[in-house]
Amino acid sequence: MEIASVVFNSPLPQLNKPFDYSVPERLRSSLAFGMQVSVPFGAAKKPKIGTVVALEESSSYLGTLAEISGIVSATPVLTKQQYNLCKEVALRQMGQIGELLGTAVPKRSVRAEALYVKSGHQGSTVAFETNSSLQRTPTRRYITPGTLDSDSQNHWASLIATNARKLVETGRSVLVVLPDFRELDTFERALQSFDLMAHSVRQSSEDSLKDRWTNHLVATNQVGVIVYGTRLASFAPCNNLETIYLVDDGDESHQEQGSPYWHSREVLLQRSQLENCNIEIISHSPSSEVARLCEIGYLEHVVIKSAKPLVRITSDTERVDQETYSLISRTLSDNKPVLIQIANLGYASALACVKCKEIRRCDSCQGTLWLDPSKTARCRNCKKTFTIQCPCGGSSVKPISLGSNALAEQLARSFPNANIVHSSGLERVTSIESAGTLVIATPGAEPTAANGFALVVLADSLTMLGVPKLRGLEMACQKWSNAVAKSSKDGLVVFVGLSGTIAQQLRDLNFTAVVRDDMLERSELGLPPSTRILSLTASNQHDLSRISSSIEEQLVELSPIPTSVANTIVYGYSIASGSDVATKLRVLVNSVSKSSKHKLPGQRVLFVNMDDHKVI
DNA sequence: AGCACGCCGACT
DNA sequence: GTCGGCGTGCTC
Repeated sequence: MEIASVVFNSPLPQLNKPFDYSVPERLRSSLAFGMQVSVPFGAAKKPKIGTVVALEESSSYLGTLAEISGIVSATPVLTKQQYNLCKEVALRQMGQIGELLGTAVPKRSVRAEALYVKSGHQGSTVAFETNSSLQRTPTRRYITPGTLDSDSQNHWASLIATNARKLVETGRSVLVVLPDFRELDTFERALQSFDLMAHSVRQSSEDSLKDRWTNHLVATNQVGVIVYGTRLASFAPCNNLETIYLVDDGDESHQEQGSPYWHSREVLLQRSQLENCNIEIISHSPSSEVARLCEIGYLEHVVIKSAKPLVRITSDTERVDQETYSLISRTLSDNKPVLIQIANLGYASALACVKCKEIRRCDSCQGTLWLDPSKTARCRNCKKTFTIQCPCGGSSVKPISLGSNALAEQLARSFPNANIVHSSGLERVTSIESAGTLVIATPGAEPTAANGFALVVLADSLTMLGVPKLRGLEMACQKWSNAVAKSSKDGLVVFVGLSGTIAQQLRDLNFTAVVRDDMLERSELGLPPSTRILSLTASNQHDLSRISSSIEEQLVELSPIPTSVANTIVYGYSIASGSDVATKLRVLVNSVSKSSKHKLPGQRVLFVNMDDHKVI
């Protein structure tokens, strides 16, 4: 092979393609796909590190080729599957391959690499051309695991570990992507009890660079491994990949915040297509995207039959009604643990009339109202529409926050004799020891009790429904279902302040039905997930209007959506037109950026988020 | 990102 | 005349 194609880790659109170099005689026998090389680049011929993504006999480049100066990494650090995935994700998200290579390949640690090579571990290195696993029809499933964490047989971590053990024994690999360190801990405990730690490789952004590099080398060179970690593990090397597991895809930590704004779920769905492997998405309550994929038959929904707690629903608009209060007292005096979930600070909001200052409520179900994208006031709960006009005569509404910090203190005062523990995102308690404890926690910060909580009170149910965001309802379901999972087998769960259809569906803990209905409703309104929504943010108004007018002329696939976010324009587009839109938009964005009069050194002019769920 | 090429104003 | 301003475009 005389020619090597090299890509660089750069976010620059001009460098978003491979550059060909000739391979000097002395390197020909040792150079391989995925190795990092040093090459002369630019007018100054400055040495630059790049990754080999093709080895060929000839080049289509018309100029004279420069020579590769040397090999940086003796072993390949990027697999073909990883490269293909980066290419596809870059295409879909309208980003650069170089941006994603940094996620797929951690920063090199020379010391860690030296130790790895010395250990002789790389002896097991095998070249993996493609996924060896023959012709097979992959399965794609959405799994609702056991409702309760204390039901260890049907716990998601056990389900994954059980399956992983079978596969690892036959040289197949599995990839497990988890939301954050809590699930990572839980999964590692399962790996330990299944005696699988020796076959497992971890990839988490919280690990040290040294550990990440060692683990990356191991994963690159092994077969029959369990690669697990947080969202960036979606891009991790995993040879002979048989099954991808994605846990709780509705959790916000699966969303990458920086450009090109990829999401674990979308990346892994693409990966399962590219590598023709199984994918299993596991959660107590589905995301709307998963609900859609089940609806169109792409995912098969599997419910693991399991123990469920009893459910009580109050339609009381008070946060803790009298009966719930007595339940809490009684449970505590029986020396059993109680969990109260309250909404995050400033998390919830509703509409209040400007004139009479009253919170507007639905006249049939008492739910709070929100302004949907068409600026119509609707009930969060039953979706009934209302006029802006208040019965008192007031003609305008304003959003207000139903802050809940006061509730924690109020509750604490109500149970002066109880052993009270607070847990929130800031000060998180991971587990409680003594039985008769009252835990007040915000969503996602619920600790674990030894055998589960005897009573779980979802105190701000109505408030959480009132979140004026597109994903408010599915987020509430995700957070409720995860709190419900903390209950004990013979526990009781209380939803405070729910009524109507949602109350009926939640009586059976049927979160899937709630999210599915919400998803279908959104489809009718032309909102995600059945329609995709992209946002385009510019550093200045001038370039924003230039890009919006060229879109108007040349991109009929995009339909504008009004937004109040500064310097941002928003468009809806069909899922089918996605790749077309991304390709055409890239051309427009590049040309506008290039000729921008407002360029600041080192700063980008335009940011494109191909799936922005926060703008509406 | 760097760096060169290139085409207009102030200077010995 | 020419030194240098940084707008524009390329780097295998």
